[in-house]
Amino acid sequence: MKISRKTDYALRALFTLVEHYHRGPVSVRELARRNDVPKRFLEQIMLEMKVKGWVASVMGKQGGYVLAKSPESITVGQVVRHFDGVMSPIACVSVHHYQPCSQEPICRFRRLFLDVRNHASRLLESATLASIYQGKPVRPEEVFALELTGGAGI
Amino acid sequence: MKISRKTDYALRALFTLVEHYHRGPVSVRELARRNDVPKRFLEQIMLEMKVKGWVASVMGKQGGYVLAKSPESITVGQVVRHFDGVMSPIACVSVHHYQPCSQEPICRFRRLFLDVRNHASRLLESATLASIYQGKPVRPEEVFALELTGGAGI
DNA sequence: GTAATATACGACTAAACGAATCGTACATAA
DNA sequence: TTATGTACGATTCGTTTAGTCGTATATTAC
Repeated sequence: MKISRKTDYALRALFTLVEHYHRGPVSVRELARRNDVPKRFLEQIMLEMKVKGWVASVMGKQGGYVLAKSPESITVGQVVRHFDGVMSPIACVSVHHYQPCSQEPICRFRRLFLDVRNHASRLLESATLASIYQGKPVRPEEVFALELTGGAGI
Repeated sequence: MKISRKTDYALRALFTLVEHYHRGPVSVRELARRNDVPKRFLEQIMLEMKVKGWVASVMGKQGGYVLAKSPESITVGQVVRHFDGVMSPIACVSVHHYQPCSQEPICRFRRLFLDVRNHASRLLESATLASIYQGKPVRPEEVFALELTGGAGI
């Protein structure tokens, strides 16, 4: 159920670019420093995002990366799906990576994972860089709130 | 965001045991055959579930496994958490596997993944073997419903 | 008693994946 | 012309996943 570090790093860099939107390019060196990401690794990631059309590069000295689309038009879901591929907890409920399973006709728990996927999908696809950028940071207590209200946490 | 095959296989076996609840032990051979799972692999899994107290074994000829608790008292969340460990999409929003991250004070997207975790957690923890056993299988169209309603699927 | 059928338990392995790292070529502004 | 950038492919390395295998032990039917 985890997202990869690539997704994490990509999102960190994207939000820095949102911060600098329309204020010139930011170098990978700077993106890496500010977000605590290995520089050479981030190079790869930025390149992938360029191919995706989310960012554009400015070459040469004083160069770097800029956001190529408005923060309203890039969703977190798109980023997660690109770097992590499957977002479904199980392949038999995936739209883009569907794989048939011999147990489908009798499977008891498929619906549950379908619900989990639908919820996650809706949340991530409706979150744009712009909408998330506006939000407030999470307070430490919030992470443990579920446990306090009777849930088992996770 | 995927669950492991171990979790998948464990759940398949558990639901077969629900079906045979109070009707004698089912051998690993039979559990493997009916659920299309490698037999030697399932042996390991059943052993783990025995340690967890979810199933009990009956040794010798005519032996096998039985459910050790009522289907109402075992949740899918417990099974997922045991075999997959982390259910949080990112470790900084995990209760049981929390790991601090240098970006927490400024992180923009942490809340989003916290929401995803909370939703998944609530769904999985409130699903018991009994409640899921009662449900109907998923119709094929349902898997693609999100796409049709404008979501990107996943 | 013994053969057949079970679970119990530890060790081992092959392939895939994640998370980088490295070398080097090319671009451009100061 | 040099310092500072991106571009791109190849390689490495540790971990995890998804098993397999050997062997010991327990129980029952005959």
